[in-house]
Amino acid sequence: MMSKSLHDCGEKRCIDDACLHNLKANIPDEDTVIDIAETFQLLSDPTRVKLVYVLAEGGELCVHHIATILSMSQSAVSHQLRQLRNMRLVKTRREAQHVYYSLSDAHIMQLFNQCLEHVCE
Amino acid sequence: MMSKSLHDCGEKRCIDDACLHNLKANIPDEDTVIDIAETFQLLSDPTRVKLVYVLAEGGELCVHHIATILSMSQSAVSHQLRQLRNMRLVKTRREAQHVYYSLSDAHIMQLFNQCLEHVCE
DNA sequence: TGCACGAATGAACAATTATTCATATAAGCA
DNA sequence: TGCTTATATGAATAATTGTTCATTCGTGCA
Repeated sequence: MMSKSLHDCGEKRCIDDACLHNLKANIPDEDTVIDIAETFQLLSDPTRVKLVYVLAEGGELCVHHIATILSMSQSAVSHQLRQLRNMRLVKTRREAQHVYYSLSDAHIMQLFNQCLEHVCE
Repeated sequence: MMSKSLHDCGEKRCIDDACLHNLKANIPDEDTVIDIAETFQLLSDPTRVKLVYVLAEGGELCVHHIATILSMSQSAVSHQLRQLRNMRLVKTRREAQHVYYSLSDAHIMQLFNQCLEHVCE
């Protein structure tokens, strides 16, 4: 007797066990999934969306300027910038007392712009 | 006397008040920023990343199959699917007792694939 | 050295979130 | 009608997150 499907819904459209197994096996490994989630997580907060936007527009900016532009406390901005820094989304350059932040590459802006298109349609 | 810069760091590189004001003025309006953040938020969780991936690979799947593939409870899957549904990222089709979920458009996969490229490099 | 300024950080708190459990709805079938 | 299966949902809970406050670190300057 053939093994019973875990969930036999009795329709041709329904996929079989082999197919289920395949789908499960092809999911990217947990580390990759988490990397993807963490990357999207970076842009999942309005403050960080603005941060990225402002850095894209303004080029290199120091923390105090960013805080002024966004009308936020230096501390709040600094905490958020750290997240972007930890994920290598921004890079920093110290010059005297100032620390200048800028986007580390264009990738993030591709994602950002594509999303902007999506929400604007 | 000229108005003093909010934060005069005494370097040529430093932007002036007009520039600060411009950057602030050009930030997309709050609704757009929130839309962007919410869109990224949808893919900011490992479970939803897998959900989207599986729907992209498997086409149309019913809740029970998805739960089986992801080794998750039906309830947990259903709760997460609701979020994707609320944001119109997936669409549903009922057929008898089953509800089939599928991605509503290709946009989300463009975002997804671009991010996958990014984390895989 | 001592002071001032810009930036980073730890602790605390409120708000949000993902999951579980229990239950409700919806459809097919006896 | 009652029973079973598939799905949805509300309440509860644990975990995570964003901001504030207080403090510390790093640098330049008198």
